[in-house]
Amino acid sequence: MNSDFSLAVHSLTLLTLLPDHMSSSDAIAESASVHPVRIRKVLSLLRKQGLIKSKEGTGGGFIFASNPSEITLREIYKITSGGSLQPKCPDVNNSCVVGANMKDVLCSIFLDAEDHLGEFLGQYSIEDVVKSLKQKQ
Amino acid sequence: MNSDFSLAVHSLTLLTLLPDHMSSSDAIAESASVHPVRIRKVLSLLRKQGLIKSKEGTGGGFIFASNPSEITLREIYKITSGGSLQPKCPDVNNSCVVGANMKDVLCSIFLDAEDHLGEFLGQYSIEDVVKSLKQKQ
DNA sequence: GACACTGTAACTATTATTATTACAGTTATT
DNA sequence: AATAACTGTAATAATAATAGTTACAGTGTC
Repeated sequence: MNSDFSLAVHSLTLLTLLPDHMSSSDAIAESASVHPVRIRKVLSLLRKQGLIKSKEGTGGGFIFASNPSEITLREIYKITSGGSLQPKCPDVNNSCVVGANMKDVLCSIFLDAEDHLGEFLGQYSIEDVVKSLKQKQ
Repeated sequence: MNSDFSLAVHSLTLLTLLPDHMSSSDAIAESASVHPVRIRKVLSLLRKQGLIKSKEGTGGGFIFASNPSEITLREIYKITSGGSLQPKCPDVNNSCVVGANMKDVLCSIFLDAEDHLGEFLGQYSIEDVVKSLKQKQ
């Protein structure tokens, strides 16, 4: 899986922990050791799905649009990495029974698999992640 | 996920369908539209785990070591793509509470997730894949 | 108006994946 | 024993995916 998922979870976790639940891409980027533009890209996805809001201009940044206890890893996975479980298949080869249909068969199995993964990830909210983090300390 | 998994499933499916359950890397590669060396590499992994056997020299190739109904997608996933669900995390950043522990938290969640995925994939044997393929025709 | 932000596009660098080449080792066939 | 058809594997090249960087327009605050 790519790191968009991790960055999204990281960002939301950080926002949850901050007193005013708000931060800039620069600050988040420093915490996550990545480039600020990458944070803006990832959080832009979350914003488009209504998980967070952003504010431009001085004193601006990113802030929750909903409650950290209501945002689950499932939603974040879907937004940032949906489809990444799907195994890559070589080109369909119509001159071969196996090559012609393998892609379809695997796709349908992994669509199901991704649903199951979604259910599993739905168990964990951002708040749960925050709790786990606090326990680690 | 990388395509090793798909190639492994493809190869085993093809072997199952062939009358003598045997084939060379060249023939499998053509069916899967990839380079023969790649097939040899992937099947080498399966061989090391005892799923198939290989025979060098003229008339050689790959052949099952066990029954297609006993090999599940779970084993194949583990062998070819185990760990690929794990989201990439940026470097641990010890100067930040979140950055310092996020990796651990996500790792443990996704280890569990991969177990669940394994259980799901365990439902499907190569024989099941073959059946699905035949239905598609 | 100066400053501190986000939003995005364009480009570069890095890393991961795949293909290709090369060749040693093995076995069947003649 | 020579040849041909295989696997095994390393080394390298090509391609694709990911991430970093630069640049700048737009927005809100002071």
